[in-house]
Amino acid sequence: MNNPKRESSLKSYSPLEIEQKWQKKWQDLEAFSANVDKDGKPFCIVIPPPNVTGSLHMGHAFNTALIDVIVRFQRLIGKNVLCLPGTDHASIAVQTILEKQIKKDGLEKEDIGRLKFLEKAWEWKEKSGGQIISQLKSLGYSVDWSRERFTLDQKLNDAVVEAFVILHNKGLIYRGEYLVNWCPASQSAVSDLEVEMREIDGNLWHFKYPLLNENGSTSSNYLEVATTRPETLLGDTAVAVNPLDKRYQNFIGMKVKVPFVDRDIPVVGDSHVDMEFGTGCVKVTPAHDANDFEIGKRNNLKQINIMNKDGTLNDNAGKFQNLDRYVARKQIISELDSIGLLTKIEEYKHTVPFSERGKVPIEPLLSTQWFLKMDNISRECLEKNNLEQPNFIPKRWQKVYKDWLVHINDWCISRQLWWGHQIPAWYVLQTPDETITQNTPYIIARNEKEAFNNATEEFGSEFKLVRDKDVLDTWFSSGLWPFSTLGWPNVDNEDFKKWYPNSVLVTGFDIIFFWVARMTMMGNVFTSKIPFHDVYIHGLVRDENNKKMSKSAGNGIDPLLLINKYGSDALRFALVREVAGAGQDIRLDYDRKNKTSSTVEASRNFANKLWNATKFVLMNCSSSKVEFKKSDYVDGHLDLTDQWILSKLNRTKKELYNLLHNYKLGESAKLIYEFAWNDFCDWYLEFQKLRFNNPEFKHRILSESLLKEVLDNILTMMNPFMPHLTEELWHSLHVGTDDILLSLQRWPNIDEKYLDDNLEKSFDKLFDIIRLIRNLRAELGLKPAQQISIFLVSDDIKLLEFVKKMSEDIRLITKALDINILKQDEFSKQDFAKSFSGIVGNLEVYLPFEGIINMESLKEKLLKDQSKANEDIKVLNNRILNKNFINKAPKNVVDECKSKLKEATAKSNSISKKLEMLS
RNA sequence: GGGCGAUUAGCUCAGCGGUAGAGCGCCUGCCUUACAAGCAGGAUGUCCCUGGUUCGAACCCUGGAUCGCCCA
Repeated sequence: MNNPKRESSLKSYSPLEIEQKWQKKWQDLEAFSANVDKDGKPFCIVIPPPNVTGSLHMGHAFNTALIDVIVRFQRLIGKNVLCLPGTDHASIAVQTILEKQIKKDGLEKEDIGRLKFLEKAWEWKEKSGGQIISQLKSLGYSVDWSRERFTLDQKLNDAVVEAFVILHNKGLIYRGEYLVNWCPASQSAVSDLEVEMREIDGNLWHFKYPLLNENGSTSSNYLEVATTRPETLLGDTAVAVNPLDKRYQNFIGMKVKVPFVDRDIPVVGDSHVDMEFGTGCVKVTPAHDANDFEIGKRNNLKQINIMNKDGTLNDNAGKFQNLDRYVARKQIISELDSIGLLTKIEEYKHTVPFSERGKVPIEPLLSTQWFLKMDNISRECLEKNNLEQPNFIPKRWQKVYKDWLVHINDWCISRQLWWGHQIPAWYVLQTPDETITQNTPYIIARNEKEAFNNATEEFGSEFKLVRDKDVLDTWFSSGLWPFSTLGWPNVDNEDFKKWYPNSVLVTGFDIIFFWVARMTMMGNVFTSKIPFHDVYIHGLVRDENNKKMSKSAGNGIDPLLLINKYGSDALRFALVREVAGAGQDIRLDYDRKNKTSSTVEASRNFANKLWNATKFVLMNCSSSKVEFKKSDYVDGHLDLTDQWILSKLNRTKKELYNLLHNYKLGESAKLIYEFAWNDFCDWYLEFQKLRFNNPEFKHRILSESLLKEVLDNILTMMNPFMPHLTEELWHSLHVGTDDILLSLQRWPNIDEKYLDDNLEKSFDKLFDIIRLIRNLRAELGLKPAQQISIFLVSDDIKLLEFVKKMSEDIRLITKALDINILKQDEFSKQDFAKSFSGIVGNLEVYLPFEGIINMESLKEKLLKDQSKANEDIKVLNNRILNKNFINKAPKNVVDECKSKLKEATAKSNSISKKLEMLS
């Protein structure tokens, strides 16, 4: 280990220590609490509230990293920022967890009752929610914790009730009996979106329905139907054929007999029947299939429900009553077979709807539910979508969003659960023991008192009120999130007035339908505005095998593990840096055996680089006279290297500002990485070293001040990405600033007068020259300490002038004995025939080192260089010889091509001469 | 069946009209008083295939292949 002579205030980089330190400090200072009275244009993000179902996963970390970069950047450029955090109650998920817990004690939720159950749910919420919040804090999230919300908070519940009442008053909410997606596992209806279609290997069973004679007796004729769900025959109320089907049209109007239940059902004609599919005859079960439901409505068929809510058959199933639906299926098939009605079993691949939560096949079930009418609501959003409200980034998601709005269905909003927002509906019963049916009158009200008053008005004094037991779909309250969190329905709330609509929503593409569209529709209904200006859509985090991370697959990578290993700054930077422009998924590299990630490790290394660069600056700027100030540098005192870094710095500031402003997050992370590491550390600090090691260096104070300023700017620009590290380093750079925070400083000024294209080009060339010399030295096998003379030869006067100005830097940086700069005519190629040499553009480099060189390897190298040059000449020449190219290509491209050809030709010639002299 | 995305170095991915780039990995030197979590140098590509547009295509258009996702 090295032992630095000078003591530095910085030891070695240990992320966890400084991250905890700054997280605590930010919290103590309430650094990111928003204030309506602050100056600056308002900027607001409400975070997608994580479910209180356990702990933080990589998707949260990803979303958090992106939001925090945006929010911290907006704060740095002077916006009045509110970033509001919170959590979601997640009805089904939490209820499922709790029911499992209760089951361990051998109990059902009914055994402990609703109140006790909800008590347990709140306990769970405190535990799980608290854990998630603390994990979000460990990422360094710069949100306003004083405004933290939970979707079941009293105020948010008030908002949900108000929303329900308004929608009902507008006639958009109705109660009706329809087929819903019933999840027998969670014993609740679920929305279309919570249904996942899975392709499974099933069967198509063919069987006969005996036709009836006019007198009702069974004929020997029959119709053959095909189905994937034979057990539903118990609920069949018709057989349908296509009226155009010549095979069957004569049967329309006749009757067939349903076996087992002994029911006579009609043969109906329906043009929706596909003549090609199966036998062309379809059994119709209106109470258990969406298509059949429609056929039933068109043909006025009976709806017979054969299923209990737990997936067993009910008393309409006759002797199959109480059997599970799949047990019944087997039995029915075998009995059909034994009575000679089963004709064929085909193997058949088909898609089956599964409940996303319950992981069991959905049962389409006829039941009474609450629905929200969607067509009007979505139409207005479609109109606004044409005006790019909201503005999707990247654009292509706008179409996905639109398609869904176009094909929207009414939304089943009731859930047969306890944990959630209870529906504010009270049934009015005439007698206390009356049961609630579809026709029972109800009152929608904000509370029981209001319901009572309204009921009295309408029904007199003889009634009993019973509140609907069900709760609302979780997404109903999530749909209000952008404004319920800001105080709505109180539109005079200061937060609401200041920060609504939100500036941008940042979320994954997987919940565009679930959440984004619900928010735009709810927002538009209640506030006449789309609730956010922009929607930034990001991808999902995939594992090292490109698989979506999920609990069930067990392939999640714990963000806390990576944070503990590399620091949250490193994890954040790694995640942001992986983001591509198009909102693609990102793949996080991970070695499961060693629990390491080379991507995150690389980011940690970058953090360490900045740490050490700061250490270097502090060690070299120890003179107390150096006052830190944002100086205006007088050109006369600046070295070329200073001018160069100022040009690069200001260009980076400008480009980075534009990138971040346009949500190009991955690109911005790459840009600051390159500037900080390549330009600043690899080149500028190396140049500065040479200066500081020179006792005769005159402009030390100016130089130190500039050095500090460049570093200060880098730290400020890096702050949104690596907030803890930059905060720590910035304070070590700015002594006596304990009471202020880098996170609340301003984006550094961009000073265009320092931009200098030509100078940057000259330096690019200089770097090429230095690289060539290093390369030549390496090929010669020179020891690092070995010094030799170097000759630089060219006819480019300007270049020679520049190189002359930089010659001392070149000498020191390449460890040369001396640098000799010559014009072509001042130089005798013959004398240097046996030197090692190379060419950069129009400049030749010679390392005279006769005696040690292996002639064969020298020749080999020359031949290799020449063949490369000749290839270039061939390609370039072909282009130049093409008249169309000369005529049609832009002038600068042609010129560039010509000058490249000239260089390549010179290079090839020069090598030829050398080869000649060697032989 | 309809739609969307991906296919570029061993791996992960940028680039989206002007002779191919980064990080990681690999090879060769270096413990050079900021950093071995580092420095310097190096090797590595029919840019999936196919036609076409163009002076010029990894990039635009046609058709196709493979993988992934969404909707029915």
